[in-house]
Amino acid sequence: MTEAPPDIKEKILTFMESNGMRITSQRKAIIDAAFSTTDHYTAEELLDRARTMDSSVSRATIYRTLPVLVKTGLLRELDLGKDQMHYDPNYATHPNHNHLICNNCGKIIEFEDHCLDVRENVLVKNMGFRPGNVQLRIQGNCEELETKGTCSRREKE
Amino acid sequence: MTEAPPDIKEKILTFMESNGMRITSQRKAIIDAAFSTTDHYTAEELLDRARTMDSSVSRATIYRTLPVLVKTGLLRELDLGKDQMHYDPNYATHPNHNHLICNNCGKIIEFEDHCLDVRENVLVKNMGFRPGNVQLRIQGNCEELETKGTCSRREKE
DNA sequence: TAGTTAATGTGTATCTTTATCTTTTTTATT
DNA sequence: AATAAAAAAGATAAAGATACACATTAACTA
Repeated sequence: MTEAPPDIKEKILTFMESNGMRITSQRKAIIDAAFSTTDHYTAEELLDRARTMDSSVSRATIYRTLPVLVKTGLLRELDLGKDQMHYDPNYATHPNHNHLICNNCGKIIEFEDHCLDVRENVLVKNMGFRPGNVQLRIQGNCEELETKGTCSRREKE
Repeated sequence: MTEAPPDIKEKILTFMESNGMRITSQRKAIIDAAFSTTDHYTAEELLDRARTMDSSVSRATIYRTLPVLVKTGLLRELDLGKDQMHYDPNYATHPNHNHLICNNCGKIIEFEDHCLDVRENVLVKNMGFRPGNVQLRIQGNCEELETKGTCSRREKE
């Protein structure tokens, strides 16, 4: 896939227009690069992908555009505890998913749980807050690791 | 308070000794600075505090010592989504606490919930993982904000 | 289609964290 | 105590991610 899903593209372009932003070829390339995958990526990786669609995209424009995409609510900033920020394009389809990170092999498993969502919501409201971005990140180890010495597990969602 | 609680200090010094590390005046100052507060801090803030106890402490030593304190399990790395890493000295007394961050005033509320802990544990084990560091960070807004225009709330735990 | 103005790319700056290197300090051994 | 060996210290430079400045280009508006 080299294009973003039409509904997502539509929403973002509408958001930009209604905020008086111009639709440039670079922004279109970045949107396509950002939403034509379900994998997480860094700013640098997004730059590479966007450049395959429009070689004129610069690093600065990537860094300027990413916060815009996050503001639309369709892309999520994802703090994996690494040096760079990561971005997660699965927010639109799975707004409440969490991340399980293997300390050893670095693999990331996404998971959802309605119980957690509900409980988090109740707690936050009881403390007088209106919840926004909820990020649950669990670092641990594949149990396979202990017996086999490597982690082979790879799952999405 | 300008000294770390005796039991914490004891544990860390024991940890260092058993790992063949030397007990230097700088390390003692850093330990005292790190555990004589319940507030979160950055490396830079810890440097300032440690220097009031031993002016010879350098930035490099702060950065070299922080990972050691984290390894003892008594200090937790805390990702608040800011540029710098934060550190949370409340891990010893509240090993499973979570963080609620007001997007507007930046205030941070710590909270614990046994239900969340249990549910998280079950889920992670079902996915074949041995859980390690669990970090739940919720960004939101004080509800007071809507009516009063400012957030005054300030809570610990 | 011309004018306005936001957005772009390039290069540079900044900020946090890490690495290097030389000197100092700690601990073990006479 | 004196000394030797090793670890840790400070100072400084380097690295890496992100933000900024500014001159140029291109998107929208009338």
